[in-house]
Amino acid sequence: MTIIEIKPLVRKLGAFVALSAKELSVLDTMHQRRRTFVAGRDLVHQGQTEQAAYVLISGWACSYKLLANGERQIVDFQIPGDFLGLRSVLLHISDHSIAPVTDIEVTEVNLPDLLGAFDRTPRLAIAVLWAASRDEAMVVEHLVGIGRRDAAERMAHFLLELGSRLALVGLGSKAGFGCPLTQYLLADALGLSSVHVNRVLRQLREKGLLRFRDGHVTFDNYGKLTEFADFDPTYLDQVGPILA
Amino acid sequence: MTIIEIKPLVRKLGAFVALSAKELSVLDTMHQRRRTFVAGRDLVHQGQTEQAAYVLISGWACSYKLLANGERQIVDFQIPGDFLGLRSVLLHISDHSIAPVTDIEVTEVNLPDLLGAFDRTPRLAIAVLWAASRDEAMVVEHLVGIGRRDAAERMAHFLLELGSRLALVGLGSKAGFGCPLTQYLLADALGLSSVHVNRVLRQLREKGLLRFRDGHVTFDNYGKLTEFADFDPTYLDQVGPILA
DNA sequence: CGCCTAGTTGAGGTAAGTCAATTCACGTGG
DNA sequence: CCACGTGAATTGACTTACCTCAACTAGGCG
Repeated sequence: MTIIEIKPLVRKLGAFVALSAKELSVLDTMHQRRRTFVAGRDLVHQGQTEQAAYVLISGWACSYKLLANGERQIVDFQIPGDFLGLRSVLLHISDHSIAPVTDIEVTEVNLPDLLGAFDRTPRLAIAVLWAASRDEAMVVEHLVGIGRRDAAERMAHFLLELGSRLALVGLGSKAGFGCPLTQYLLADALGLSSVHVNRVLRQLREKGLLRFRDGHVTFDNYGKLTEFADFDPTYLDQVGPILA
Repeated sequence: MTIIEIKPLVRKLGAFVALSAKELSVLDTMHQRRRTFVAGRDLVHQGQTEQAAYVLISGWACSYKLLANGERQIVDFQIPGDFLGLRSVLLHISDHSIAPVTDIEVTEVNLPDLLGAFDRTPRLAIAVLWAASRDEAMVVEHLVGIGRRDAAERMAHFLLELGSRLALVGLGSKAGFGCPLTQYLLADALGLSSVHVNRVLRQLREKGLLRFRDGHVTFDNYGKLTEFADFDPTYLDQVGPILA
């Protein structure tokens, strides 16, 4: 049961560190408590001192920051297998908020459990460090997109990246993926207005590159799209465990 | 000797995890090899498979990504005490380049040493994970700035953050700091053109908020500046070791 | 002296924002 | 069953923040 559900996390960490039976069982006991959250109500508030992180089992979430002027910047979306609020527990305070995009299921990981697991099985710490690095690489790519790509390239690149991440956990392919995001959410993630998001999506559709419609993203011409967006899929690929 | 030089790193890690004598000595033996690099020539190239990371002892560096169209986005600047290329070794390939801004001094940390140190002293792994999280928090703040702040706020916020980071290692204060960056580098970091950077700096100067001149940033009115930039200095502060 | 790099300023163009109106799908209650 | 409200998507007209191109100044150095 539990084994099946935490698979996405195990698969992710296992890609970096070949996990022993003991490590797998530590990982397993680490998150037992099961919780659900409904769409829209924050899991974590900016400024809150946090003692628990979560692993996302099903559904989508997003992490974001609010500015004084009321604007919102979405930093990243989380999909099944991703950590929620890992940085919050480590820094002991949350510098951002996390909200479910859909109804979600999570398992809870508290700080003592996490640190205890690290002490008993150091390789697990390395695996988590690796996972955190990978998340950071994604944020960096997002930063580059916002800083130096125009709206259309940014959108294309963003959806391609999301597609790749989903494909890694079996939820998408080069043909497309199910996508619960609204154009408003996309706007807040890409640093655009929702009006402009709509126009850009139309452009991409009219060029025959992709369609965004009824909760589904369809890549109509994956090759041309990656070229248009200057998308390099290799940076997400992990060839194999580097720690045998 | 060596003790004095690695102080910034020790101070940083020590803020999170109270390090024992043994851990300090492991940390010390971890980076012996000393190297220098001259301004402008890359330490790490995008796409390179990397086996070594560095700790910056003196000088400034920057990490950046190049796009297909030739534009550059600087992701972050590194100052003394920061890691260079930590993510590159962990992911086993570099997704970005690193260049010295000034001539720099570094000590080298290779992957086997690092992983060995983690195995022997797990708490060190946690400390490094914490440091990586802190770096990520900074990248996130940068992302938010580029996505949702206008050029002047973005510039003000960025310089305030840099000032805070420098203050943590004794290289700056609320009065200002020495700053080897050119307006071109600022432009590539903030996602602006160098022309616009110049205009924005003039605005801020004429408002009596700050001056950027002759390699020095002067905060003329720190209070008004933090308000203008919506800058929250607390997110960088670490109250004390959370792991006794 | 002359070149090179960093900085400064002006004029005009453009990508993206704002405001506003309209449609559509949907739930919900009278 | 229909009237109504609400939230998402769509499109048009106008505004604006920032860009590009271009000219010019000032310092450092062979």
